Amino acid sequence: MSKKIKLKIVDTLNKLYNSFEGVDSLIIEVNRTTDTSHGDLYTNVAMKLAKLLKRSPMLIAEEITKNIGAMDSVEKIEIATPGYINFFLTKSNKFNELNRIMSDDLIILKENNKKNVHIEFVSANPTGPLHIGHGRGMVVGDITARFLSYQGHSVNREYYVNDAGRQIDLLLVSVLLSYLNKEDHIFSDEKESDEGLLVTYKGLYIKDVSNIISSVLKDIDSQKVLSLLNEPIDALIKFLKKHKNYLNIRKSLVDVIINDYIKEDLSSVNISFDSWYFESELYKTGLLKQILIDLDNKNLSYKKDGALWFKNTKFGEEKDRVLVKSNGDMTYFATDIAYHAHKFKHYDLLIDIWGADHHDYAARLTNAMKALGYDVDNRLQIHLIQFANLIRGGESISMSTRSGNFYPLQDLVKEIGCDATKFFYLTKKKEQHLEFDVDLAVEKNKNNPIYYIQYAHARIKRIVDDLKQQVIEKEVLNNLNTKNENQLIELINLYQDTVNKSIREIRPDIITNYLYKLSQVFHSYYAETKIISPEIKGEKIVLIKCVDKIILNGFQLLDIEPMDVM
RNA sequence: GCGUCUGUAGCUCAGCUGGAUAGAGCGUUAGCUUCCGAAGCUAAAGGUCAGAAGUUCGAAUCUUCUCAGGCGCUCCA
Repeated sequence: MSKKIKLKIVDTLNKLYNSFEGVDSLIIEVNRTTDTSHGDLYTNVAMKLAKLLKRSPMLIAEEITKNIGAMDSVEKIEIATPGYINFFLTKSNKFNELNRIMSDDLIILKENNKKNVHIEFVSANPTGPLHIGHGRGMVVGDITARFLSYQGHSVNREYYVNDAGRQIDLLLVSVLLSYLNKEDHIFSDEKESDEGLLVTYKGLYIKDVSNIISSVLKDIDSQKVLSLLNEPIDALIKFLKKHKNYLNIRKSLVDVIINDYIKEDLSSVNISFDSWYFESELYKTGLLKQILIDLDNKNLSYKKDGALWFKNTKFGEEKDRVLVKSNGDMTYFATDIAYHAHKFKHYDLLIDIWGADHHDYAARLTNAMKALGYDVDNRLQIHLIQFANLIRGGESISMSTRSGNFYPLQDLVKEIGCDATKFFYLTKKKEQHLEFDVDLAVEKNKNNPIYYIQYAHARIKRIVDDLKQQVIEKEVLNNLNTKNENQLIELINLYQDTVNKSIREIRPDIITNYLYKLSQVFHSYYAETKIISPEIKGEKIVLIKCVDKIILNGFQLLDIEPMDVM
């Protein structure tokens, strides 16, 4: 509708002010009003013209209004100080939208330029169950993938598994200690001091893991292991790495963590991945080596203090960064460069969903990929997700994996349910810090937004079911005229644009907020108006069915299950 | 110190491609059940949009600076 009006305005301006310079390059805006007393749509074009024409905006507005001619669906046009032109749309135009939605005719705008998109998210180290610290990135990553595919892109969700780094060795040591009933052992060089950080993993799941892979662990010489316990931890790791079955042991361990823990956690929130890429592949295929050679060829690395460094300062950054440590180990940076090179080969667009604490690292990686000749400006997006602070009983819940003192994701899901978990993580845009009130999410009252929306659906469902057998009077939508009815109609008319904005900008919070607002007006309407009355008014049924349709559609887009009965 | 995100009602947040009187929910206060689910509804009070300057006919929105908070500035992951 706003497009039609825009065209009309352009015509009118051409007719009236053709001779003035700059008029044809003017950007015509037709937007929704914030107040229904100003009509439905307005344009500020008269105010913009005032300067070019050197005349008062009110006079220009008047002139445009006189010359614009009649339009379908526009009931009247008004002007208002200091120069707004307000368009009032006809009721029937708005009712058309109700009918359109009832006939399942929502249009999700597809992207013309369809891409092969790779999205990497979660990618937590496979060292234990996922916890609430992973929750937000996981849910946001999943919704990002969904929204991109709604846009028409082909999307591959991948979990990058760090199965070759030091953390896995530490996990192996932890599991081995448990196998030997030495789970409380602390190595002499474990840093326990400052922030209570431990090096080995102490969670309760370690015992279970050691049981599951005991047949593999028994191949390790336990006498030798015990004899190394009083040495620094690296002596033991060195010994393990020399074991002839080291790679197989490591693989069994990682497989257990992924299959028995991480995949379970993911399925508890109905999230799944299309592919799993293992860091160890980068070693096996030689990709990692090749990247280091490439960097060297481009003169982007150098040796210092026994380590290999990337010339990050060349890109305006503060300091250079290590690629290969002096002990020969790769840093995450090096493997990530290789991994991204791999992704660039197979996909048009790469998206990484990372915690906001990685923003510095994001710049570093972007620099490196750019230096290697990849078009990072158009093909690499790193979405940084701000932290979520989970609060229960007025206190923050901590989330460290290593100490074992963490709050598993599955506990949260058990506590508040899969849908509430998702919904709460999606209510804020990603750059906003999120206060996640766990107590609120389990409440069964209007304070809890997800509950409130579900409740609206349940109420409508009940009415519709009750009416199944009854004869309903023919719909005359024109009878809808109360304040709440008008508000619902306005909101319904906004839904199509809301959805498209939400999907285009990858902003699920726009939908969650909309649904909440819609439910609010519905509950108000419900309390005020009796839908089922002796002579049943069909138009009211159409109205609430339409509300329900939108709730169900919004839930579907967000992958949330509606509850018919609360 | 540098980088980055944030700052809107007591609390949690919308609004940000500049537009008309800055909006919700919670909390507070006062009301509402012969009737489709009161797990609800209605209403009131509550604001220097962190501060300052600038651009503009017009700024919560754009620019610059200042202040405050989160996060990051490891051969950590």
